[in-house]
Amino acid sequence: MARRARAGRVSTLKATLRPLTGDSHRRASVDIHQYLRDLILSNALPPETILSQVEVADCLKVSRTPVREALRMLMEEGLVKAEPNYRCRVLGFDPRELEALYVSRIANEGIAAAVTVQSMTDSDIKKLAELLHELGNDERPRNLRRWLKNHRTFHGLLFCRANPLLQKRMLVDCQRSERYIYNTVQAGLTDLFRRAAIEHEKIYEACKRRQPATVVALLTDHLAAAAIDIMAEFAPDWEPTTLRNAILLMHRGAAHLDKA
Amino acid sequence: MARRARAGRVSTLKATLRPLTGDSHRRASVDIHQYLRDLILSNALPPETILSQVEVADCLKVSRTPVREALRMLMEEGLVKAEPNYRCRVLGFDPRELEALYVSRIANEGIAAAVTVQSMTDSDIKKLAELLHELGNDERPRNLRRWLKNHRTFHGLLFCRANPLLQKRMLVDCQRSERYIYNTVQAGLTDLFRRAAIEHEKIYEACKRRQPATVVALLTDHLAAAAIDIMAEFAPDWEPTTLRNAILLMHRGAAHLDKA
DNA sequence: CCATCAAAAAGTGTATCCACTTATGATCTT
DNA sequence: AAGATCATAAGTGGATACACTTTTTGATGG
Repeated sequence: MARRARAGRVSTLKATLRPLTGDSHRRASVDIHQYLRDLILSNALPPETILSQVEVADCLKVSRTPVREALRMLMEEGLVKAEPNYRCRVLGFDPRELEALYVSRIANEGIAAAVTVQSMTDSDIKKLAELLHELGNDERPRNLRRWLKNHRTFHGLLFCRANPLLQKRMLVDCQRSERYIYNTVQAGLTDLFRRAAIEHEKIYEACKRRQPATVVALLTDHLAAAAIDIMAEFAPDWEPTTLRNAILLMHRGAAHLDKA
Repeated sequence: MARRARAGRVSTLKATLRPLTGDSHRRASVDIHQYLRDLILSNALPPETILSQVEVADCLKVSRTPVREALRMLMEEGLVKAEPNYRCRVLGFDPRELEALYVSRIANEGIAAAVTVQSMTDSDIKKLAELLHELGNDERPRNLRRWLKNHRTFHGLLFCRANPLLQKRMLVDCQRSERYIYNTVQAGLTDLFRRAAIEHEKIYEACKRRQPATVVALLTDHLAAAAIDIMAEFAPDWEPTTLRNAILLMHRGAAHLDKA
């Protein structure tokens, strides 16, 4: 079996992880999962960080059992790599992953939005408006973590009538792409937010008018713009063929959606 | 918290599960996962069957630890439901799930096929031909399990150039839909296979000619036909709006794909 | 006969333990 | 001094133990 890279930084775990304080009546594995996921997405635990079961358990003052479950969940979400008998590692950034994520989001969120917009209640629209206000249009949000949470909720509302299992998948994709956003923002890129604000506004207006086809088109452009923006900063040489296919498909397709 | 249905049949577990015989050097949790998944997909473990950790562990002659991991994996795949402190149950059939599955497959496999077909090697084409032959065109395959395995491989080849994580997801979707196919076949419906044979042939021909747009269109129709067929047998009153949207999107979109 | 409810049985989540695998670092070789 | 070798430390997967939760059971009263 191929031997994995020796690389990796010295363990930052002891400096980063704090003992779990949550109510002991909730499941530890779930809390640990969320805690670690948050740290990975925000780059507090950078790529290649080794997450050994014992060390994590030690830092968090719990036993290995719930840590194992949490690590397995992170693996399912594509945030860490775990091979049999080897310690778990935080996965690195990969332009192919980034592209796949946004392709998946464009296709799935688009289709899900098409059906959701048609049956949106006035209360849904109102929630969208509130989130829009929360998100603001700063060049750079004061609290990135909260901005991303609201952003996730905004997108979540656009597909809230889809199948629950697909919804969960889309949320996972959304969160996984947040990791790239954190990284890009830390690198200084800030064009993202101003443009996102404009695009969110347009999407909201189209939802308000209950125009699925327009929403799908706008959503496709919104996601594609973000993908290309992040990609430019992150892997400028990458040729996003699949992404272009997806954009084209959704655009051409969406134009005919209303005639269904 | 809502109390779950008391229903459920008497435990068939002891009659169904056999002790694990695999090589002890492989991970038990993975073997258990595959074993249980196979039984669920083929309806040997019907909906509402209770999969308690202790009972499964007992039947399989292993401890609860790997069983827990296996059950968690099944949960991620949407085959069982597990709530904290409650025993795990096999999920029932749900037209919404069926629709969501095929919508997801139509969108994702379509986009993935678009990029894969362009870069298919002659060896890939040859493999497709072999599988086509294996699948045959019987009204009803002699060995359904093997037919489905080959079928999965055939579809897998159509998106083998996509991102690995998406590939895994598509395979999971494919397997989840097999559960509905098993059920439909057991109910007597057999139109599926003859038509599938014709459609697979057409897809193969388009791959051979390296025509992505055609493959996407044919694949969309192939999946949509299967979905509608199964749905008709299974939930005749269901109005598959989302599915129709997806078909439309992919068709209109695919037509313009070649101009990329 | 059915509903109620307390106690027993069974089940889940977490901690700990053991056997075997992988990583580390000192020692030896050249 | 660089590389191979091997004993030891550390880590993982699986088994077992235990505290707490849910389910079942069965006695009791209407």
